[in-house]
Amino acid sequence: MKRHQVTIIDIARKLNISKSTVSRALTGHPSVRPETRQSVMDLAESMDYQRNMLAINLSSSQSKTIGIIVPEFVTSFFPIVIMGAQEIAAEAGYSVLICQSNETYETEVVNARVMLANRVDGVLISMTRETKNFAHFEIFKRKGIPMVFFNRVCHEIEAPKVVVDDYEGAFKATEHLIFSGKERIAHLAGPPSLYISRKRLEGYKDALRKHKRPIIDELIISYDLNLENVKIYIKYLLDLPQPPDALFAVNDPTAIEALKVIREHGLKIPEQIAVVGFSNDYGSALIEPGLTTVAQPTRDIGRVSAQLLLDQINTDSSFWKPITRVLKTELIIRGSSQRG
Amino acid sequence: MKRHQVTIIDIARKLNISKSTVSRALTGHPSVRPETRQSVMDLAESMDYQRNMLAINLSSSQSKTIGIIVPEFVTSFFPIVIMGAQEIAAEAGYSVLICQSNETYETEVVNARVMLANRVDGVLISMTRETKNFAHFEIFKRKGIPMVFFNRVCHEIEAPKVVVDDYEGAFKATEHLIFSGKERIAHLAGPPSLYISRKRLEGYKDALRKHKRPIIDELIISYDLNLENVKIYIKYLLDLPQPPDALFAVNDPTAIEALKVIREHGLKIPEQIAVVGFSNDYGSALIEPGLTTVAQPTRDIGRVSAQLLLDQINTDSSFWKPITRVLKTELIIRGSSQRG
DNA sequence: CTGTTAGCGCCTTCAG
DNA sequence: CTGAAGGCGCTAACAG
Repeated sequence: MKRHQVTIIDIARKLNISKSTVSRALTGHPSVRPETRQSVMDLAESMDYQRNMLAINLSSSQSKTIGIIVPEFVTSFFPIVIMGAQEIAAEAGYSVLICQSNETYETEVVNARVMLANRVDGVLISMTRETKNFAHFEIFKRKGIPMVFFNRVCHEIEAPKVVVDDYEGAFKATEHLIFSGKERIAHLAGPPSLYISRKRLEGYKDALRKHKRPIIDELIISYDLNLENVKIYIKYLLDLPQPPDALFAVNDPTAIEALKVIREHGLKIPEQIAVVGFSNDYGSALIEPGLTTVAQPTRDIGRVSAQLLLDQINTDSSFWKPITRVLKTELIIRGSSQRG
Repeated sequence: MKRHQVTIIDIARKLNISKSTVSRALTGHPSVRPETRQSVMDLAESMDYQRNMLAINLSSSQSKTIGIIVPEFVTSFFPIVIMGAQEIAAEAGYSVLICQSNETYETEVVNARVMLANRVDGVLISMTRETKNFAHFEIFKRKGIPMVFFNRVCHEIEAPKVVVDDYEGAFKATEHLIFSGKERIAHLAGPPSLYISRKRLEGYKDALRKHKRPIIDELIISYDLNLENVKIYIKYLLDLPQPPDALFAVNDPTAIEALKVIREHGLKIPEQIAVVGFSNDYGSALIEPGLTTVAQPTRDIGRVSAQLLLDQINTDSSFWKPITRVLKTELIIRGSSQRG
């Protein structure tokens, strides 16, 4: 059983003053006699008084909390983004409420209700792969709750977005392979439904075009990101009459799977086939050979998103602008594409 | 400016009934006429009504939130623990409030106040390295707020604790090397100041003793976990008149560094020298050969801790027991110690 | 079954 | 400078 927590009324009674005065003293209101304030402060201290945020939240009808909806916690990407956001939020005195949608639309809808129920002051969202209907997000808009999309953004809703420059990252990765003398560069792409897949594919193609290389359709495979199938695709590519001499994979897990399959095939990396991934996951530096990859500023995604959200929270909604912040990527070259 | 959120009063007025009835209908109270309930539900739905947790929390004087205080977010360890805890909390309808102490005692004290102010229903704690004074934790006890320590536990406070069995993990790892026929097993240990280093060293020694192997001092090196120096220690070991034929490293990063150095030396792994690490970091499966290691159930640490906390929250404090849950480690055998 | 009333703990006018 | 009173939105005890 929880024992009675000390309230401003308790300390008001002991001091024979009104709770309003105590409240004012505690919140630093100017019109309180210094001695009064001091005695209040002292007593509060000695009684272990803690202001009750629940009550403050209710009466101010703001929760000082921002919500975050992410699709999964399987990879370390989202935890790191969240930690970045949490840092910024904490600095501003905000808490963070985390929900994971499990890549399921239905769960995402439930998550949105949780956010609403908790009266979050704003919400950070990275959508599931399957979200096609956005009514649950429109509600935030209708209620005047600011939101910021990151990573898996929603183009159908007008709101600030934080993404990395997938196009440029893919472009740089592909160009790097071209500069390394590779002629037949394959691309194991993600599903076209995902914006980032499309952008990375585009960057890949444009790099080829820029350097007057042909775009060979049989070397471009789009898949559902189910890692189990990577093996099949790679085998298919390696068994082509003219197999590729380089592979640009849509992300690091894919590239790492590919690396393993290629190794089993006994091909020399990078001489016979070079491999480049995307996102610089934790493992890419450890695998042998190290995986060349496009690094995303993961923690910064969280920090920038949170900052954008706080900006909106502290601004009248008529001034909100749906700016899109595009964070730069960095190509990290390792042994999978270049002999060290 | 936030627009007015719809409340039970709004829907009560529209239906010409009292807010109590609306409340009862919404919370599924049995004594409400089905038609009444239905009309309330329908109207609530069509008005996008969302119950206001802030108000519910205040009136029930519980926040349905558990707090977590962790020292840092630099490694992926704590984020993963947190995600594990978050999963369990979410299932039980609890939110999670996260604070990081930055390995600083002062910050930890502030974190504790934040938890109090937010009226968390319970708190999960992993202490900073420098925490020697525990008054800020005693407050929780005094206020009847349950706590559970994990990983960096506080032996001075009576509360449930969740740790992994470092001793047993090290014992199993060493025994595995002995069973593999290794005779001179080196141990690259962590600093004696760390509890886990001592426990792992102890496990290593006891395994040797159990199997009547000598404990050879020159094969035991304790270091500060600064990876840059691993190379030096490994070289030293390999250059001994009687070099080791196996190495048990205090953690995976150390083992992986060692693996690299050994490879450069041209020694065959595991024939000439086997290597075992500790913690099953993400990279240990990726490196070639795969690293044999002692897996810690990181996510489970979070899950078990959260469950223990929820158990306390839902139990009268007179029944609380300061049990210590020691999670089992699991030896994962890969190519670095055994030919596949 | 339903309405009335009284809090939960704090902040915020409105009067002194 | 300080006190009294009302309200934030909901739940719960007490009458009907």
